[in-house]
Amino acid sequence: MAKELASTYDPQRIESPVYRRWLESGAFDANPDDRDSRYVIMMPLPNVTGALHMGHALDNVMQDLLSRWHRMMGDNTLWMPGTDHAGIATQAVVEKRLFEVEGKTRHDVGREGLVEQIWGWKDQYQKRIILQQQAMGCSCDWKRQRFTMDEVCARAVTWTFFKMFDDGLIYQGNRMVNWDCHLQTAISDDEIEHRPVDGHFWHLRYPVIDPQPGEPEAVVVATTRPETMLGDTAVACHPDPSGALEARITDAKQRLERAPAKNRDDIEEEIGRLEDRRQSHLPLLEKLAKMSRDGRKIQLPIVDREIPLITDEWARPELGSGCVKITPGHDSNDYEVWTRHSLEIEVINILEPDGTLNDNAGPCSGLDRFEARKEVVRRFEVAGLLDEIEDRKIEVGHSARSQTPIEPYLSLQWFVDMGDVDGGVICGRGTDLEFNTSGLAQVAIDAASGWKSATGRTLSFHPDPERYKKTLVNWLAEKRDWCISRQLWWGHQIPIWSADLDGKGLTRLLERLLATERDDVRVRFVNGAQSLPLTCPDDAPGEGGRVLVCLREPAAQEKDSALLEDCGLERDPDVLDTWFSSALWPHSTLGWPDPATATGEEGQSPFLVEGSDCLSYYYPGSCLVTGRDIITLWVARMVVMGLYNVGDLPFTDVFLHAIILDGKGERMSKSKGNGIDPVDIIERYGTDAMRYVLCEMQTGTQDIRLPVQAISPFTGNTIDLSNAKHGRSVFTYICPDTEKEFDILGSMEDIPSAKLVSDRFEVGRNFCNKLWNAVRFAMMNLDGHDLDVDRYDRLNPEDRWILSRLSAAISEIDGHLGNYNPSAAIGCARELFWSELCDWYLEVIKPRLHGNDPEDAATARQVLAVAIDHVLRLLHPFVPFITEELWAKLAQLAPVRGIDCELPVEEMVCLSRWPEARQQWRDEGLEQAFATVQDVVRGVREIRARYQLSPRDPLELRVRAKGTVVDALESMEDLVLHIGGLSSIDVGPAVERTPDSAAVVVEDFEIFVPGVVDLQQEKARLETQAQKIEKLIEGSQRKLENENFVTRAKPEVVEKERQQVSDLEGQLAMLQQNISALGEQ
RNA sequence: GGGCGAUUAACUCAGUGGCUAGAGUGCUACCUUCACACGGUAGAAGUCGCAGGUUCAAAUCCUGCAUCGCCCA
Repeated sequence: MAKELASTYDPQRIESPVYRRWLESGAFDANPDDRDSRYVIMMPLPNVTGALHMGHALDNVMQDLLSRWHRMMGDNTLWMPGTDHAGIATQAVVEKRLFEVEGKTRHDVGREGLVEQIWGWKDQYQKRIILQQQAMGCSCDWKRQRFTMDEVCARAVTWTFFKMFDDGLIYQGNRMVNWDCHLQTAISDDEIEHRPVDGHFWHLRYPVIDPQPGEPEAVVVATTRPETMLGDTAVACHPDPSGALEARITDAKQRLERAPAKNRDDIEEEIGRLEDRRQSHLPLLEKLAKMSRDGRKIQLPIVDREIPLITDEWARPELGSGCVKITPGHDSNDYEVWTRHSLEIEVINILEPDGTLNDNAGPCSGLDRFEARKEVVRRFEVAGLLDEIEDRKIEVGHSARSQTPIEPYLSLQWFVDMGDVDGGVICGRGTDLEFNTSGLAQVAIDAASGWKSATGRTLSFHPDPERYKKTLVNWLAEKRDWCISRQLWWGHQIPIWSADLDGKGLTRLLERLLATERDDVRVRFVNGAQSLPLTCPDDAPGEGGRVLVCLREPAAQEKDSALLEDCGLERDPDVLDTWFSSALWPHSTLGWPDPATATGEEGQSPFLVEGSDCLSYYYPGSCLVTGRDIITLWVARMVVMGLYNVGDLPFTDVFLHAIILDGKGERMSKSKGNGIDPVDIIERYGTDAMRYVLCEMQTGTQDIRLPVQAISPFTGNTIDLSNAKHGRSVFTYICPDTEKEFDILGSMEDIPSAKLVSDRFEVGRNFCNKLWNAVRFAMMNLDGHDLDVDRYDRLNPEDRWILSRLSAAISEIDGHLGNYNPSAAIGCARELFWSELCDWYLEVIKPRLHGNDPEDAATARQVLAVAIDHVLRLLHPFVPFITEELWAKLAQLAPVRGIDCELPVEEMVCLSRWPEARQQWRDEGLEQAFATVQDVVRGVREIRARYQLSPRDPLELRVRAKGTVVDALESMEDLVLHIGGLSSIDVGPAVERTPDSAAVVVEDFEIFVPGVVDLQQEKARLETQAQKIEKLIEGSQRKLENENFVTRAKPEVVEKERQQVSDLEGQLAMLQQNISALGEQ
């Protein structure tokens, strides 16, 4: 039997068959049953843009660890997998490819054609992602996996949109959005990356119309985007320039008082500059403020438009000329100014969606925005109106998707009202949990701040509760409305049809649509900022106007939409922000709004199981496992939507794990070229090796640094990328052995690409091999013997010791896992398995297993089987494949195992019981005695190493000791003899050292090995040790002589210090005795 | 610019005011002993980023600085 086990663990051979066994046996299937304890994790859905990287691997491994742990503890465990359509990201990659491969844009292939291509892409990557996750050993319920655009999720999206529309929480409005001219869509604030770029500050001169005597003939404004002047509709100066400037000066002076010396020069200089402006700028600004009040106008060059001079506090007298141009259509601050002056000034849009200028741009129309910039500057120069050009670093927002500069752009968008609402918002309408809250953001703030749901649930973050609660609450507290529309083709199309209808058309629409009372159609009439629900044909306002119709059922849309289009309405072409559907993930996947009518894919588990349904059984869930980067994007929104739709929290715990960085401390990502594919690690080191290391690295709040190497495509050697020379780009390197160039993105056609790996994972591979071999050792010894389960009263001290340690380790591991500290948990398991079981217990029992006392051998085998059994159970959630494989082997040789009762054994370890810490196995006195034995053995080994004695040379050992040390050594004499390689051992208070003895002083006893001593070396070594101890004594005594310490420190601390001095003095005395004994030679 | 965090051995990290500051990797020496050389035994290795402060006592708390990262504007 044992011969079947190779002497080296080969993960490739076992991983696929083991995973297949799990799937075939339905081990991960989750269905409602009569268990009260359940554990639910909703996977943070990876998007189908591309394959998974190491960051996903960590996220998945953490979820699997918790799922497997809870499954073994007997919880009804659901880990829901799935993927996200990731609207903008996926459409962007497919569009990019379309252009690269076929030279076409999305407009060439049309909406349907593009969406079809994206579905193809999605199928390909979804498959790849699932294979990656299965290779990692993920124990998800694949029979319930969802995609954010499948039927169940799509229904949840339209239902939610409909509900919010009905509640007046969704509105359409003109807003300044971040426009991506390349992708031609609005993107959220979160999708912008701010980068400093080299730019200029252009000072432009605008002529004043009919200046009165003494008034300036022009005003000067400065801008980094001169082309926007074409859309200027005013110039502003401060209403009280003098007051504002004085306020700045006062402020600077206050800062000066508090500032550290080194910053003072700068602040003083600033004050000087500000004070100078009293003379240089104030008189003019005061005049301009007056001119504004007099209604003086400005002639805007190029487009020759007359625009007003207004006063607004946005103009800052301490900066530039003190005047500022106002472009409400293309700057969010200026838009704010417009909201305060909407009667005096207008909004002009000069931009087409593709970034070229429209007819409002006059002579510049048709030019690209950057060409227009040059043209505007040229024309100002020619006209003599260009004052000055400053070079300046400018922060420019770039689209994270297309990497092109973002344009502020005024457009009609859909929003979710996150703020407080008159009359409040009803959460969980129609459920038992229904409650009222002031607004959507507020309900999530409350949830993170101690509010309890009707089922008593609160939200908490781990492992650092305060820190991330703050992140969430601070972000939500802004209560900014959520722009949910995206000008894309890939995603959930907004279920709204709209038109501007006259009174007759409106009546006709309502008569046809609302002839009977319907709960799946909502109509709203929009008049300016007002939005009124229309519920029956009689409601139709006679004058007509803009009407919005929302349909709830995706299935019914075909029939209704024909009617709506017949009445002249058009469906909104936009799709919803991806996060809208992912926010629903924890309940949409379970069949919300109605599991009874939810339909999954063919072959999937049903939403209804024997009188129970998934939604009511598995919602609310347990834990969300993710990185801190999406707390605001996703966590907050899931909380909001869960509370709004269902009335309870989607989860109670949020486990925020580390972010994976490369060797230079940069965040790992595929696009940066430092990303590792987990499958490459799995192929090289094995899945369990990868999992082991990821668990070990997940400590607390510390991000994970993973030095990356490339495998040279020329030699197969690994190359450390932090030292390697780059080739012609940052993504290519030079192989040091061959001087040839390779790339790491796999996107350069003319050079070979290299796989990325990290030698960090060797640790995990070694661990697995050790585990494999320890079990192999056990197999060899269990083979051919039957076990009984009742030998508790025949145990040797080492047997009781390992059981005691086992029990202690179980409690500790439970504690660490409960605190979301996988590193501490696996460290503890490793210590137990490697340093205690392998290094000591296995070594100690070898002579018993082969000895001539069959009963004693049987006892050792018994304990060995129990120890291996428990270690496999304990390690399973961390390293599932190898433990499952070894569990099967163990079952063949030792189907019945236990030491005081028979252990319950399932066919597979993944469904077996998690071990319980057995208080009756703990024996701390014995552990203390065993520690003494270990000290003695280590002392002997030290002497062996020092004098280069072979481990096989039998040594004579004398130990001068008393009390418990003597008892310990006497009770475990055989063990010490064997493991120390000793011929004899003599223990007692009166033991004498022979003059030629090597000595080791440990705590309160002395170890002598006669006949081996090198006088010089021995003396030198003892003296070094004595000096060290003297120093320690000195330090402690200094403390004790300090009266403050003795009187003010806690008494137990003082007592401990005294005890230490006395212990150390004892040690020193022993050392000195030995030194002088040597001196007598 | 605002907020959050990090800085401990060559490397990756533990260390929640009082242990002689630890682990793993790597390094050095010895050992191919019948589970494992992906192993065993032993050893060397630290100005706890810098400067102040609080305290009887600081890697740990406070302030400032430096460097790096993340989030937000």
